Amino acid sequence: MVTISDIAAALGVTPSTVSRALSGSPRVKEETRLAVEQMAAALGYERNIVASNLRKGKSDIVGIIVPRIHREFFSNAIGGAESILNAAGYNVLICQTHEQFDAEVKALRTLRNNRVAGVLMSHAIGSMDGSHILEILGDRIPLVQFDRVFSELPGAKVINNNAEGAYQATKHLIEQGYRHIGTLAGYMNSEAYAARLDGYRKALMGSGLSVDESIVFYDTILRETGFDAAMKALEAGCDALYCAGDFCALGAIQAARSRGLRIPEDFGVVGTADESFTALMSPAMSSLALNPFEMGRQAARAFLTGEEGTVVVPMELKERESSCKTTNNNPTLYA
Amino acid sequence: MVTISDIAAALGVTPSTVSRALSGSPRVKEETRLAVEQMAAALGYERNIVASNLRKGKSDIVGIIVPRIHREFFSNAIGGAESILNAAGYNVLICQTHEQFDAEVKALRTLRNNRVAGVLMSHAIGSMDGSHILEILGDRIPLVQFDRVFSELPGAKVINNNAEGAYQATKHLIEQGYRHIGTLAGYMNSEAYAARLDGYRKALMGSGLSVDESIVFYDTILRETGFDAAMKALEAGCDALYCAGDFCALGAIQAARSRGLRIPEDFGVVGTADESFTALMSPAMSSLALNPFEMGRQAARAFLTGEEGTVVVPMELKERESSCKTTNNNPTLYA
DNA sequence: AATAAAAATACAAACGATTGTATTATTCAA
DNA sequence: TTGAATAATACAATCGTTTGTATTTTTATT
Repeated sequence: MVTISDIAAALGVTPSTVSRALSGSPRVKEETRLAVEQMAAALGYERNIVASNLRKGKSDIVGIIVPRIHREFFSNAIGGAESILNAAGYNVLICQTHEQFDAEVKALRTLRNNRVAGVLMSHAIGSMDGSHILEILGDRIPLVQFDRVFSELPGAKVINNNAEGAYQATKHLIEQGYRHIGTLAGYMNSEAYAARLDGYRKALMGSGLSVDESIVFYDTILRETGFDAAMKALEAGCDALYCAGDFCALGAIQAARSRGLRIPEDFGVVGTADESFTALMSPAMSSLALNPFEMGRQAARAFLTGEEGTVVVPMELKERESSCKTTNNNPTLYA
Repeated sequence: MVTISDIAAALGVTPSTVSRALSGSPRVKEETRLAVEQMAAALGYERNIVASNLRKGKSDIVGIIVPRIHREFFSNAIGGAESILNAAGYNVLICQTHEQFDAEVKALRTLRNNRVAGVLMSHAIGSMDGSHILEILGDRIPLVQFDRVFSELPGAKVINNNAEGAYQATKHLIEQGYRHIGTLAGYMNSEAYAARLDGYRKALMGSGLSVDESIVFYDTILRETGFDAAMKALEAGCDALYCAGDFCALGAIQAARSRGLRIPEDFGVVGTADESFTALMSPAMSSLALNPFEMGRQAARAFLTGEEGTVVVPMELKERESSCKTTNNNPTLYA
C-alpha cells in the first residue's frame, strides 16, 4: 500500500508537507499541493484512515447495538441512523445482542476497544439496568439510547410517546365497542413496555372501565407466548387485546381463530410496531406504528449535535380490519 | 485512556514486557504476567484495537455491502455472516448502496480506506459489471460475493441455484394445470435474475410448452412495476406468473384481484425470496425461498477459509395457496 | 542591499501498540 | 567458580498519519 512517505520520497519533500497538502492546509504552496495531488493520484494513494484516526484520537465509526438486526424496527432504525451518519462522514458498526445481557456486554466492550466515536443503542431485554453500559463506555464515548432506554443513564435518549400511543390504541378499542379489553404487556424491565401498559390503564380508567389484572399478561412478545396468553384471556371473557408487539398480536389473532371467533366482530386486536406483515395479512392488523426510521435519524442527530435531552417521536395508530368493528376506513389491501 | 505504558510505568517495566504479558507470550515470567494482569485490571486497561491493528497490519472489521439493510433477505444474510464472523473475532461494518452505483463505489472506498480485513458484498442493480470492485479493492482485500455476483471477478462466490429453483417453481405451476405462464424476470444485468429466467424457460420447454416472449417482463422487481407488468400479462391471456421477487409477485396478485380474478383458481403466482409477509398474507403466497441466513454463513466461512470456489446454496419452493389450484398441502396460517 | 516579516518546508515527536534485537539476570553443568 | 546456555527483560524501530516547533526560503520594506 502506498503511503504519504512514498509520495514524499517521489517528490523530494517530507511526509509532513504531503500530509498538509492533502488535507488542504494553508501552510503549503499551491504549486506543491498540485504536485502532491497529482503524484498521489499517479501512485494510487488512499489515506489510511486507521492510522489517521489513531493519531488524531478520533474515529469515523459509530457503533449501533440492537437486539436483532432482522427485526424490521431495528433494521429501519439503523437505516435512519445511517442516512444521517453517512452524510456526516461516519460509518456504522453493528452489533446484535439477541436480547442477551452477556452479548450486550461483549458488544459494548468491542465498541469501546475499537474506540468508536459514539454508541447508539437499544438495550437487550436481558439487561435489567444500565450500570454495565455506563461502566464500560465511561464518559469518553457518547451514548445515545433509542427506543429501549434506561432513563437513569446520562446522555441523549430517543423514545416513542409510548404512553400516549397505547392510550390512543386502547381508546380506539373502547370506541369500537369492545368492553373487556386485556393487554399483552411485554417486559416490565423495559420502560417502553411499562409506558404502554400505563397508557392502556389510563385509557380504561378514563372511560370509566376498570382494569382487570387477570387479563394483563406480562413477558409475552413472541407469537407463541402471545398465543398462549390470548387463550387464557379468551377463557377470562376478554373481547379485545391491546398488544405491545405485533408478533404476539399475531399469536392472539391465531388464538381467537382457533376458537372459531370472528375478527373483528367477536374479538379485536391492536398490535404495536406496524411490521410490514400487519398491513398485508388478512384480516389486516391494526397496529401502533413506531416510526423507527425517524427514531434512528433522531438518535444520529443527537449524537452529532451532542444534545443531551430526550427526543420524543410520535406514534401513529394504523386502524385496520382487526379492530374496526363498526367502521372500516382502512380496508385490507385485497378488499 | 490508560495504555500499556501506564501499566509499565506503574510496574517499573517496559511497555514491550507489558504487551507480551498481555498477549500471553512465553517470554515473560509467570510472576510478572500476573503482576501485569492485576495492574491492568486495577487501572481499568483495555487494549486499543485500532493501534494494535495498525501495528499488526491487520483488521478485525469485515465490511458488508448490500443494497438495502431493511430488505429481509439482506438483513438475514448479514445476520448469518455476523454469527460466523463474531465467533471468529471479527466485527461487521455495514454499508448500503440503495441499488446505486455511486454509493457502491463510495462504500468500497470507505471500506478500503478503513483497511477492512475483507469485504462481503451483493452488488447494486446499478452496477453493470464488477470492474470498479476489482479496481478499488485491489488484490489485497479479499472479496466474497454473495447472491448477486459478477462471475468474471476472482474470489469466492455464494449463490443460490437460481436456475434449478426457478425450474422447480415453473414446473410446479405447470403441474398445477396452468398453461400460459409468464414471468416477471427482474434485471438481466444480475446473473441471479438471468439464471432464474433460464430455469423458467427450461421448465416450459421441458414440458412441451412454448415460451411466449410477450409475457416475459424485465426490470420489474417492485410492487408497482410488478402490478403494471401483471396487468399487461393478464391482457395477453396469461394464467400464471413466476415472479423473480416477492414484492413484484405481490403486485401481480393485486393486479389479478383488481381484475376480479380468483387466486389460485383463475390465476397462479409464485414469488421469490420467501419474505415473511408471503406466509402471513391471504392468500398465502407461494415463494421460492433463498435461505439468506445460510448464504451469509457461507460467505463468512469462505472469507475465513480463503477458499475461492463457488458455493451453491439450494433454494426451496414453499408451496402455498397462491399457486395450488389442485392441492392445498400448505394452507394459510388462518385456514 | 540589508533586514525584518512572512511563507514554505523540514524535523521530530507523537498516537498506542507490536516485535526483532540487544542486554541483563538466572540457571546449570563441569 | 567460571562459562555457557537459557530465561527474562530492556531498547528501539515500526505501522501511517498528524502536528508543534525549528529551519530555510521567499517576499516586502526602507
